[in-house]
Amino acid sequence: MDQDELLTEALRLAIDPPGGVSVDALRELTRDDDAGQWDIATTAAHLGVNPHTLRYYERIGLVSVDRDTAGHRRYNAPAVRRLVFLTRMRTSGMPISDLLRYVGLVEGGGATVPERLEMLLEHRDTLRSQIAQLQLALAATEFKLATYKEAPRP
Amino acid sequence: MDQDELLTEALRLAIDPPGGVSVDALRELTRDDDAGQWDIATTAAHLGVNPHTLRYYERIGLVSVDRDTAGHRRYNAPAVRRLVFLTRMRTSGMPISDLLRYVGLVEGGGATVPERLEMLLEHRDTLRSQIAQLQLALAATEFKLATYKEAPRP
DNA sequence: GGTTGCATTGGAGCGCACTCACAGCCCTAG
DNA sequence: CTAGGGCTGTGAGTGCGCTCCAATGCAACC
Repeated sequence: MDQDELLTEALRLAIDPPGGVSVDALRELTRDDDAGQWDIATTAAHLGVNPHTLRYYERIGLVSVDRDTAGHRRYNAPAVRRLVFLTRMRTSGMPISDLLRYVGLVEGGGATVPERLEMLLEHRDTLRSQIAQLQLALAATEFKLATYKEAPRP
Repeated sequence: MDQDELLTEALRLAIDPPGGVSVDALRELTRDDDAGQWDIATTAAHLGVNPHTLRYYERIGLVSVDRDTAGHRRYNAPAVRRLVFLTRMRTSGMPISDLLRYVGLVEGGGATVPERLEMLLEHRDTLRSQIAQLQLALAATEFKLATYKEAPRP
């Protein structure tokens, strides 16, 4: 795998998680700019979250969402992409407060890129140690299972 | 690595986590049966939790803890071992309610071993998918970092 | 036109897992 | 002898992240 392939793979992983929005779905969303909008139920389903959660995210300022003539939310491609990122960060344990800070930085323009980078680096480290912790817990669990199988003593 | 070595390694992982109680500390605890007891502060420090949390765990029935003549808690080796297990399960995401069920089963005797096994197997699967999720999030984060490094666009 | 159904809003409520406050007891040091 | 500090039990409080409620409104189908 060369660099390009690695990046492609990472991108696929980044935006095509199991249980998350699929690349095809995103493509469908952007097919034509006019109809390329999802209502809250569709968006929530694609993201695997509760519609309430999407309203909550909007309320606290994590995303801004357009309205149709009836005042109903219409999620366009950029909003969905942001939500994909946000939900991914959330499910990997980044607190909402950090996400608020991050989107604040994004809104703040290019000058905030270093700070965003720092946040991402920090999160990467957090993820790595989380994974290590879980792998330890997994080993412990498997050991416990092994002891049960050999000689059942609690 | 043969079977024995694997088990030894797993055991080491199981009871010697980074930031958790160490094998040496446990050994120290069991050195002589008489002094082999920890007070709540020592125990909490070794487990890396708040003393309040230990009282809480006792209150809800996760462990039973002896008292000294002054009525202060004394954690003996079995109690510490159970707490090591419990905190490990907790930090790997098993809810308290499940832990309560598990210790209930342990109290219930050998007949509950199959059910305990089932719980552990389920937890193992949960851990595996958690790890997979986190690895995806890690890949996504690293991809984002890569995009920032090449052409800073949010 | 009426009913059904999903949407809207702000605010309240919930579940989890702690975490702390309070009043009182006990031991030790000075 | 007394002051300090850590422990005790119990109840209440906290923070997070949703999740639901109530009242209302539009929209599409029968």
